[in-house]
Amino acid sequence: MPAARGGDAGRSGPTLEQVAARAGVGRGTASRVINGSPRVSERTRAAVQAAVAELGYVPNRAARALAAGSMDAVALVVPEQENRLFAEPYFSEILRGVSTQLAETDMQLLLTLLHDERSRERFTQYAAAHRVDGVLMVSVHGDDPLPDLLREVGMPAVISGRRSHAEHVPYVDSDNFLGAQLAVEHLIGRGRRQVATITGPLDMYGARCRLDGYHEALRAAGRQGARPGERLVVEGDFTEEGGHRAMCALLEREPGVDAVFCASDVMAAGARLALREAGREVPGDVALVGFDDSAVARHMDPPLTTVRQPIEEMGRAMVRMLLELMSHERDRAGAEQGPYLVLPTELVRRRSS
Amino acid sequence: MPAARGGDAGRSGPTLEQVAARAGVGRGTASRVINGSPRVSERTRAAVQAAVAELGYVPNRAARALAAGSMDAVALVVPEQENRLFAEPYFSEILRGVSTQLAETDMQLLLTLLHDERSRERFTQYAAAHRVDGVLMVSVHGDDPLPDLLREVGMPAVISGRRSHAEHVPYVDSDNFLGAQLAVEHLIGRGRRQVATITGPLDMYGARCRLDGYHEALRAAGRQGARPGERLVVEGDFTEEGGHRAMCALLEREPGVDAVFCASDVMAAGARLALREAGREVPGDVALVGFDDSAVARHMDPPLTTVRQPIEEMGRAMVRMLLELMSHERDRAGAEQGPYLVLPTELVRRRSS
DNA sequence: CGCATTGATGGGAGCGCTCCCATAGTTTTG
DNA sequence: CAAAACTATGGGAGCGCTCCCATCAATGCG
Repeated sequence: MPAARGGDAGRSGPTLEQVAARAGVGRGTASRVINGSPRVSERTRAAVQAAVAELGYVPNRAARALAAGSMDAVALVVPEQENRLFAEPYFSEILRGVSTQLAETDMQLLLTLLHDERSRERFTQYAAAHRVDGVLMVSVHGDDPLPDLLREVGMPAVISGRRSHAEHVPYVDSDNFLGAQLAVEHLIGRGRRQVATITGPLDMYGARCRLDGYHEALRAAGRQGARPGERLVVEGDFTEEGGHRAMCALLEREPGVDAVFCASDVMAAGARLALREAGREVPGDVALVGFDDSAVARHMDPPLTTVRQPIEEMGRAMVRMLLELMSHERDRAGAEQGPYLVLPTELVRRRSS
Repeated sequence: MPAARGGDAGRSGPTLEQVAARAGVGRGTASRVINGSPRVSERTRAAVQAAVAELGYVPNRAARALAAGSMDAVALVVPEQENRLFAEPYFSEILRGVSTQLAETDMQLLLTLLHDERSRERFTQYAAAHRVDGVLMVSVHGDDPLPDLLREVGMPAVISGRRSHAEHVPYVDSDNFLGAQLAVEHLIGRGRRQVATITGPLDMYGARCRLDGYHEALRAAGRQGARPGERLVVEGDFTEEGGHRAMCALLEREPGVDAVFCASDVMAAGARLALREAGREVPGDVALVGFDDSAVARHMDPPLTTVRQPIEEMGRAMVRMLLELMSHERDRAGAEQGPYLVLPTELVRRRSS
């Protein structure tokens, strides 16, 4: 046994060379088999595969990356100010989808939380130096420069959720507009007359879409004359406290309100609390609908009717889209528009409406 | 400009060689500066650092890994059957802690979800081949062979939560025993006479500790004579339905129960539902305390008194411990016991008790 | 004052792999 | 039947870095 010198850290299993020797072929041929090249005879392929199995060979990623110039890894980037993201199933489900889909290739998933400016800068450099092959970004704010930066350095990237109507970075989004519309139609269908909404921060495109869906549903029901935009719309911030505040404001401004569509479950929880404090029954006096179908929705009393997004599927779709981008990267260097995907949302009826 | 051939994917920034040339030094010296070796003169160091800044040099990880035999990456492994893990803050907070602490080194965080046998096997091989430098495992079951496997192949690993009293793999845990004891003391202090508990699955060590804490609190209060173990202890399974079932059983068996310590918030939610169905007020008729301080606890009605664990800190501690293990790996190859860390828990009083 | 010691430096070797070119063996074609 | 065209294969070059050894200069010591 060789004396353990400093740098030998890896008794890292057999090398390609050893596999090749064992199979009685050359290194190049062994490599071809490992990488599924068709230009290998059946016999040889079998021999190499046997050797791989016997030796328990696992390719050395670093060596492969170095030689091939690709890293076989994609980064999932999460802006960490998004604390709330974490508490909700959103992130976890995206993660599950991403991970599942990625498992079918053998790419690595690198998780990067952007805590502060420093980590941000570091990641930017890292990406610019092409130390990953692609980037997935979750919950990007409208003014985040990162997606465009990545674009400039030719790093394939997919974001979850558009940042604006004119989003030019490839994205996967859910149909916020239609989801909101469904929710409000549902409330109208239940005979509610004064349907209000607590929106998300209106500088976020998704929040805006939900508001548009709300308006559209009212318009379609012939209620646009009521000018709901004025009295019945309150801007929230996706937090529980925000929902509470918004609901209080709403009750004061329009005591006759009998239904509220909240742009997130968490805000609905806040609103529900405000209603309780005001002595209003749910759904008796006021019907409530949320958005997200997060855990909160199921645990509220009464359980919250809400709009579900196919989040896990969004994660999977993001990966598929990214892989697609990565494989074509060369010949679309100058393309000005990426692929887009919008997945459907669905109303989940519970007792709050 | 060289014609873009197939494999050149990386126009990956400047190399060490170029930095060295720019700074007018040799490659070795440049490397020394980058890696903070002390054996470099101040002048030279400054020159190299200037060159790095000007060129925007970012070391090529693959090359570094290949040459140094270490991968500069640790894997965070999550057994995916743990669906519930994801819905709770637990995982997210661990993740934040891990990520924060890791950001101070420049290791990469590799996230691995173990969906099925195939991914499990793949990861095992991967680790055995030392394709990561260390492994963090979250929520390991008592019968999971992975930790011991890693140990055998000399892969440093830290798990969150002991698997048994005699855990021999390095771990970071929270003080389940004391947390439970606090909770039950609190209930006793509030004048409750018939304090029951709904436990977790008793094949999980953490659940067992919480039960022990419960017993200890009763014993300390001089109530061991009541043989609480028989009538007032029901085994749950950490799910909401389980909590509901357990509470129903409890009510039937011991209608006079006036306090319940649930070994998880989610079970407390189930129990709360059962109590509502049975027409019991919380905390009027029955006081309720949970464990975890998850989002559910805050959203219950009334908000749930519960036991908080310093989860983010646990994540950070896991990383510190792992780095420590990694740095000593060589000289402790034969050590039979790893370091352990148990962090304190804390009672969060809310209206349910 | 000459030789040993220390500190800073340059650069060779090689990590394990992929790419690609040269080679040899085999088949098709004129 | 020879030349051309494939096919399967071996192995060199080199990816960008770290490790380490040889080198050279500047000290220290007897």
